[in-house]
Amino acid sequence: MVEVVKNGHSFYVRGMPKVTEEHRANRRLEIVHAARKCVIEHGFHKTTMADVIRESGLSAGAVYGYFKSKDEIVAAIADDALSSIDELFEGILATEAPLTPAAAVQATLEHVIQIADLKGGDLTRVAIQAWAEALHNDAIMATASSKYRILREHFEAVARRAQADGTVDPDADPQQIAQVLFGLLPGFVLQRLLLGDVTPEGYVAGLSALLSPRQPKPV
Amino acid sequence: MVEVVKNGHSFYVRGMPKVTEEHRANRRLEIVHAARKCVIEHGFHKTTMADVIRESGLSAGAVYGYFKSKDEIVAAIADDALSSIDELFEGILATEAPLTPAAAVQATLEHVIQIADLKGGDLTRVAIQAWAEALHNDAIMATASSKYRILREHFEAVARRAQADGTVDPDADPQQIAQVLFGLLPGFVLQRLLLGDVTPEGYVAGLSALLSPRQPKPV
Amino acid sequence: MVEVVKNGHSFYVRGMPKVTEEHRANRRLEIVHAARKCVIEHGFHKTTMADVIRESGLSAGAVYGYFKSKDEIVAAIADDALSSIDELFEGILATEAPLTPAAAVQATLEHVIQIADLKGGDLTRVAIQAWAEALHNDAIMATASSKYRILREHFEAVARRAQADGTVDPDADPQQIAQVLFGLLPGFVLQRLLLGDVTPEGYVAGLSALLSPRQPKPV
Amino acid sequence: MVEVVKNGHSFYVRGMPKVTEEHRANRRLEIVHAARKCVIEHGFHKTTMADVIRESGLSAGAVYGYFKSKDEIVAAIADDALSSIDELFEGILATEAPLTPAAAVQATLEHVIQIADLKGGDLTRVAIQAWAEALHNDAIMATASSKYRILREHFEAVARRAQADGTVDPDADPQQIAQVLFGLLPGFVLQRLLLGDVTPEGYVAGLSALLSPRQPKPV
DNA sequence: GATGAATGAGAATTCATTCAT
DNA sequence: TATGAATGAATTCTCATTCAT
Repeated sequence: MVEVVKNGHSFYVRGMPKVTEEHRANRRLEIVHAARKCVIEHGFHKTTMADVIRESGLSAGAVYGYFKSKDEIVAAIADDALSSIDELFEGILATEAPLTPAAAVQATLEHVIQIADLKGGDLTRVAIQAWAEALHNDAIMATASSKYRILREHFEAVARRAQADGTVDPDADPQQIAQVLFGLLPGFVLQRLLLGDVTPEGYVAGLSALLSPRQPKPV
Repeated sequence: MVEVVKNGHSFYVRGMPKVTEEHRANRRLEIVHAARKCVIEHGFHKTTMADVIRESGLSAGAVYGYFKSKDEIVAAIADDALSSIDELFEGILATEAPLTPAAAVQATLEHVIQIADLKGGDLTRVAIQAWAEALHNDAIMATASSKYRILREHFEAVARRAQADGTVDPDADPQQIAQVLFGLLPGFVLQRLLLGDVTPEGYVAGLSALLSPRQPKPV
Repeated sequence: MVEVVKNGHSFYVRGMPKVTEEHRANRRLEIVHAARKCVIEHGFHKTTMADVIRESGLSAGAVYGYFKSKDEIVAAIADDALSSIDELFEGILATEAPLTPAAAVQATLEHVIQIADLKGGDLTRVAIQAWAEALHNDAIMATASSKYRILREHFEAVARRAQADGTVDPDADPQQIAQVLFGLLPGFVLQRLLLGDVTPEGYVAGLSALLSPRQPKPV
Repeated sequence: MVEVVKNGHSFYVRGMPKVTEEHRANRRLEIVHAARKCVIEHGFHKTTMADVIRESGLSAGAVYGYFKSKDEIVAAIADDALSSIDELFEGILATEAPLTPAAAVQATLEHVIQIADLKGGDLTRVAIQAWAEALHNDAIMATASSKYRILREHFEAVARRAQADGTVDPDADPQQIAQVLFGLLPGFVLQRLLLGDVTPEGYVAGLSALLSPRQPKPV
């Protein structure tokens, strides 16, 4: 194994041993992260392969060794970003503790904020790009709808619990409730990026105000 | 009618500017509509000027006589799409009748559906593109934030009415409530386009189920 | 004079009288002057017909009513500029007074300076453009070579007089002398525009120093 | 400099830039030469990038890999042409032998002729284009004025020598003399290309006739 | 003649991708 | 495998010129 310094990068060139699947996966991830950084800065379309290649520190050929096309990289970035919301979420809603709808939304928003503060760049920016892209890119559409469907199902579980608790009308359709709870999230992300004045706390406060039981004043 | 002397010629200029300006405005609109159709089909970036030119039925030079650049057309489309939501909305919330939050959301969603069924193409698709575009395009960001801020202010008025009615906690921050009410809309639009299974009625039903006062069952 | 309304514009059209040749010539000149101004500022190729049209205050159609093409305007500008040097010159060298070579050069340079200070713009800038253009434009080449040949012939006359005077070797070829005298002019124009530090006086002083008889110092 | 064997290939990692830089420089020169050929034939503005690309035998992308824009190529051609006059000149005037003004002009003209006969195409045609271009192109103006100033300074040295020799009035301003000597060159180039009837020999003969000391005939 | 909107061929430039080394 | 120079189709935009009114 020889260290080679070239163009300011240092490579360990192995004597062609097992270039394992793991190695490939790591390289792919490096490329996706480099590309993601570009996408967060410039968007999917204004990010050129030259940008990705420069940012990744690899050569054009190398990048194309890991991904067949720019589209494949774009899909990987979108996958990654859409999954991140989902993954982080998994833990929360899996708790056995009773979770009110407001608490579920709050927990999710807190995770959104974490995702947004990631040192690799704000993933919510990628998510918005992915929404737009999904409209004209079948692969991303498939990923997005599948991920979001799963996420929404978690909210459906929350709704059912609330109905079981009696805090929500048991005759209501839990799926419709899930649509609303899930539906609050894109609006949060969007307001955060376009208007810049929302916080999870404020949003949840507003939601709680709306949800808290209150009799209309008697006439 | 004004006499104008120009290059030694004397003209009686009648309403010329009027006619011409109107003509120009119409042509611009034609071009925007043609371009919008392309954008709905292919997205902002995959829509080429050649597409727009073909679709508009004009020549390249003619199109560029009305818009300095593709960017200007893109901005016009985004403006148009973002304004449409706003405009249609104006009427609804301006009614003097007391408007509950759920009713306000319902009315807005019904308008969203109208916009989506426009024969010129589904404007909500353009809106999603505009969200993504706003992140890297200052002009669109400016339009989007201004339009959405105005829209959200309407919801703030609704929140205040509800607080006055006593149907919402008067101590809550109406702006936070507005964030939530406004925040429901992107989620509806997105679920409609990505998951395809939401309707204004269902969404409002879910929302009403959440909002309807209900005591937790006594232990 | 009759009022005519056409395309929503109302014109006072003079009874369509003799749009004389003189009128045409004046209009052509106006256009050439407008175009010349553009050319002085931007060069032949970066001057667009739109520039010329704007500067002339006429319409596209009108300009094309007087000139068949941009090339024709370019040729007219070049003609005009190349002739100006010639015309102004005519007077000087036509004097009967004996004119030494240095005096002839001086007189010419003074005219060059006048041409350069013309309020319509520095014609020497046009001349340089015309030199370059002549290399690829037969019409301009023809004009330039004819004008310059005539101008050089004037210098040949000067040379002959000097030979007759005995101030120049009578065995020399007067045409070669004319080449040199004429040849001093482009160098003046060029240094003036590129280096900006020549004056007719200085140039003539340098020339006189070279021409003044002087014995090499005896060994 | 370290030899590295990697995957059966052997790299000299340090000196790499050297090789590459040289290659780059050669390619740039190839492109400039190809472009120059086009420019000599059609002029700067009528030479299209398509022409340059075809003539260079490279692809569009390759050419743009070496030059950022057409302007950069144009500047390189102008640089090259303006420098060539200068460079060739360097040798001549650097000789220690006493050089009379006429001899200096002669030597220069002979070099001009060499430049004009270059198999790559007549560089004097490029020079004339560059004069015109300099008027509206700052980069070329900068190159032209710097190169020509240096060239003229060589003539100033010649003038000083002549003054020291006593063949030229020692009270004259050597810079003015240099203006005249330098100023003879553009006129030669121009007459050669526009009138086609000058030769270095004839031109120098004319000059010598003017310079040769001769008493006006006594009255 | 006059107008100026419209034309459309053509220009410069970019960028995803390939392939010889 | 890795490299990065090379490819060339595609894209945006310009501008001389025309022609219906």
